[in-house]
Amino acid sequence: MVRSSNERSRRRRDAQRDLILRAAARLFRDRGVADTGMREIAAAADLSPANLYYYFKGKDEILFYCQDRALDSMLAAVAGAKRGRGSVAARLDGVLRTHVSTLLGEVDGASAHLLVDALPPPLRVRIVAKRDRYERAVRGLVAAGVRSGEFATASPALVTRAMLGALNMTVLWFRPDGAASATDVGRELAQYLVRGLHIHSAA
Amino acid sequence: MVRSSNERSRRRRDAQRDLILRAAARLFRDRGVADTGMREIAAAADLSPANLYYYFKGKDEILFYCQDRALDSMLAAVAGAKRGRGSVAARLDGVLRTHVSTLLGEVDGASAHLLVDALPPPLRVRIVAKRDRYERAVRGLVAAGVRSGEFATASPALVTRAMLGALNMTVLWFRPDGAASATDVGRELAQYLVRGLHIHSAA
DNA sequence: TCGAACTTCGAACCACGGTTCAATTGTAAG
DNA sequence: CTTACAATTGAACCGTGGTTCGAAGTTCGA
Repeated sequence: MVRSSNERSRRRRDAQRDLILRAAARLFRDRGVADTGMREIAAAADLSPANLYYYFKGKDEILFYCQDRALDSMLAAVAGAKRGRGSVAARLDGVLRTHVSTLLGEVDGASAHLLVDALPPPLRVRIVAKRDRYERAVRGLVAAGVRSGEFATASPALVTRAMLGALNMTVLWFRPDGAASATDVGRELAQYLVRGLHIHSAA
Repeated sequence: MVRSSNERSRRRRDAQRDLILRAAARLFRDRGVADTGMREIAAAADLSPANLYYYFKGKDEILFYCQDRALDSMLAAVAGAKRGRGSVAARLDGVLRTHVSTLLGEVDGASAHLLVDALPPPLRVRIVAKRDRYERAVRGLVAAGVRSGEFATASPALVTRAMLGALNMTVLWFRPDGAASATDVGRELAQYLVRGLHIHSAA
């Protein structure tokens, strides 16, 4: 039966691609994109360097899919938050926590925003476009809070970049074997970053 | 007179080193460290690639001095703030603004914290040590605010990293020809980041 | 002017890492 | 068993970019 054979091989192929992407994402997060070689990725995924090129066109494409996956996860979170019904603060808090989980988690590809410029133009524009869409969505959430009177901010765009920047930098110092878990870090950071938006009377 | 000759040549040498470091810092900030070649640095500093090796041992050393200079500038600011007499919030605000100015300014070397891992161990440990000293100083300022009752934070260490992270990420999106100047960005970011520390009653 | 140093440079070197390729093994249908 | 295709691999290729080298140019005191 030809059909089941194609189905099976396609599934195997996808599983291997997924395995490679996970291994690559982990290395990218731990040692940095530039300092991670194809030979290291191959070793981590238990196959030969040459075999990587049967599944991906090259290192660029691997990095591309890592970032693409991570962004999809974040976009889903922010899309859900947009439809939510709680306070804007609570919804934004959830988005930020998901952001950290995606970045630091083992499952999805990390190093999302960092080193986007390492990609060649064709792939870069696609990632940048998606990243901008995400940033705009988060900014929209902040702006919504301002409109509703929950938040007070002179420049939502700048503040949004500050929030995402603080979150993205976690990949540079976070260590899984540390005292704080990824969830802990996300909770604390989100709390602090959202607090800065709230209307308040200084003591 | 031998003395004046040595003096003069030493001064010329230092001036050239400074010129090279400025050019390199600018390129590092604009195009990234990995994507900046020695040939580009040489072109920007108006001398041949080979001549760079008369002034520096290699690319690593150039990057090292860029980061070292930037950290000195930041350390000076935080040291001054520690001796200051105003509110902790005001002093911290000043430190953060200086941080942004140093990072985004034309004078000092940018790309301070980013890509520290690009250095070989011998140089890296020195930079990391100085960077940690700076981070500890900022964290001390935050802790001082908590002790004095100005601030309320569960984890000063985490919040400090968040602040510095938000600041450091500016080098990835800031453009000198944009609407907001480096000073503007520094002011807005510092305001937001310090606000998150303040004791407040949510609306 | 002379000479010894400081400074500069063109050209080549060479290692590293992404990539390619021909050939081998594994798999499943006929 | 055979055949066709998927999967895998060792070995080599090769462009990029940091680096080195020997010589030529420049400065400055004597």
